[in-house]
Amino acid sequence: MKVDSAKICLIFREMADFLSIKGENPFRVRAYERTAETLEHLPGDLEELHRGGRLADIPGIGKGMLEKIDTILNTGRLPAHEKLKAEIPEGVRELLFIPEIGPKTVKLLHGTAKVANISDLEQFVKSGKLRDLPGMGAKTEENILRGIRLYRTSRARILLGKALPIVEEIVAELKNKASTWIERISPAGSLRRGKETIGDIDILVSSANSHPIMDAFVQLSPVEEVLAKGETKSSILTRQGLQMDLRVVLPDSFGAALQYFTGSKPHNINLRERAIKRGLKINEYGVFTQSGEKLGGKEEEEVYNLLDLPLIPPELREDRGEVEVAEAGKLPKLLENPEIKGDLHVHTQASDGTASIEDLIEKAKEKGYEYIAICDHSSSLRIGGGLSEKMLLAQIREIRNINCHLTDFQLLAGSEVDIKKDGSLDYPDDILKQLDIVVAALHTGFKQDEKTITDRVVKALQNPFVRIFAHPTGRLLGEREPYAIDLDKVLEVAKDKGIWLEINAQPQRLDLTDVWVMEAKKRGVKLAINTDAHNLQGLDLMTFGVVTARRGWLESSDVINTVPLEDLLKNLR
DNA sequence: GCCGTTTTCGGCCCGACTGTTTTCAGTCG
Repeated sequence: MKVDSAKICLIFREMADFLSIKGENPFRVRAYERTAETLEHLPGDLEELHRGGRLADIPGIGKGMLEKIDTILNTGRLPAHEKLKAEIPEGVRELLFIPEIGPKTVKLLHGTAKVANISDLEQFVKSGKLRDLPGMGAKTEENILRGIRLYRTSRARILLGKALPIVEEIVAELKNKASTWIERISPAGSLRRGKETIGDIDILVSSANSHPIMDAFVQLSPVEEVLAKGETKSSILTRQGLQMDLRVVLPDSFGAALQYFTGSKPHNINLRERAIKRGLKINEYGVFTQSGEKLGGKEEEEVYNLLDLPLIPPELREDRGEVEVAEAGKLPKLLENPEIKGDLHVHTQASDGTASIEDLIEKAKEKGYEYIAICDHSSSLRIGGGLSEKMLLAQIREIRNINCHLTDFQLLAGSEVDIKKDGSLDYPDDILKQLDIVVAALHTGFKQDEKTITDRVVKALQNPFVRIFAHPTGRLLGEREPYAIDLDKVLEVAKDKGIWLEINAQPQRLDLTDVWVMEAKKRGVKLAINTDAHNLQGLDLMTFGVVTARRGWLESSDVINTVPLEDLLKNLR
């Protein structure tokens, strides 16, 4: 029997929640959470990894968890889980997801007040009965009702690409309103780590005087509601329903605080445990000896150095082995934006884009590129204004013609060729061979089963003219799940055929994902970071692709569009 | 439940803010 790995992760998540509601040892709860977290980010087939004994090497997965994984893989169920699930109604677990409500409150609500779901809770609070419970007063009533509202409306994470401009605006306004007091300012949290989606936004400021900054913060123009205001920490809710936390620390602690608030949480826990082993203590104010002597904290790098580590780039701080690799002095020299020499997947107004070739060239030159590949859609993709064979041939001629007049820059004639339902390509080979670069992609048949889709892609990648497989999983964050594709198999074929996999830089795609990027690198498969731009501004999305590459530990040598034009052309021949 | 260069038992990251409390528990990140 084949057990869905998402189902296994859910079982461990639910175990953690159930046990926390029951008031179990929080460390035991954390062990389940940690296992779920680890399994969720594991590339490859869980069952295969388990049979190969590879799970046993992962920190945090011990004998007990291995046995449970084994049980689930063999039987599809976990008895302990089923017992708890029968005991705790589904709606009760959901109470945990409401902000301001934690395991203790859920236990109280369910155990004493027999509240079984969110609407129960709402009624219970509105009827005034909540106040009869110990420790519950008027403010808590208000907070819980707001929490319910928040949970029902806007608790979804937002795209990195959406969060970034909002943060830039807020930082600018704050700088403007409290410039006298702000020494340094930086976003922190998952935004700084470049995660594809952001929950809350964290901003860190160093200053000798926090009061005027806090005052300015809670009066910023996007503020809808002030959730908390203190001397070092304040939280607000923006009109878009986004929570934003501001922390203010003294200048001598800026580095330690930035490290601390950048996270991730598991990364920080790892560092702190490491500190303890060295007789040190880390908090957001600095690194201290046991006797309380401060050793550093002004710069982030000091924190790492005091733990005998080099500075670890924020994108790597996910507790995926970065601390151990840093200790061994083997951190990758991560890809940087200026190393990108061109963009190999760009649309024009000939299909569903809005930019002209001329404008694209100008913009690309401004960005310091040496080349871009024009890759409009192929004929069968009617919705994307796909080019007929005749139109494509005309575009190729146009591109060759324009190239005659270009110096220090070259257009590549390409196409984003649709992989049809049977795995054949949308243009015949005698057309494909006239192109400089062929980017193959799926745009239809997303509901096919895993074997059908994988076979289809594998067949397409066998075509000798295909060089790039675009947006390999087809996911659209928050809109569409990835199609069922066996990426393991795709990587194998890509390695064999010298196909480059795309990191599509569109913020709602970021496809491949960081963990699969890392896996591709491990397997020796090269990546192409492309914007898939449909307008001029679209070319600026490259930075999101680079961030994803960095989160996948890529160096410039892992990425094909870091090579100069001449080498790229050699490669394409 | 995990883990071990002081430990196979007894720890397990650390602090801010809030609300309901007269000294602290719960939640959050």
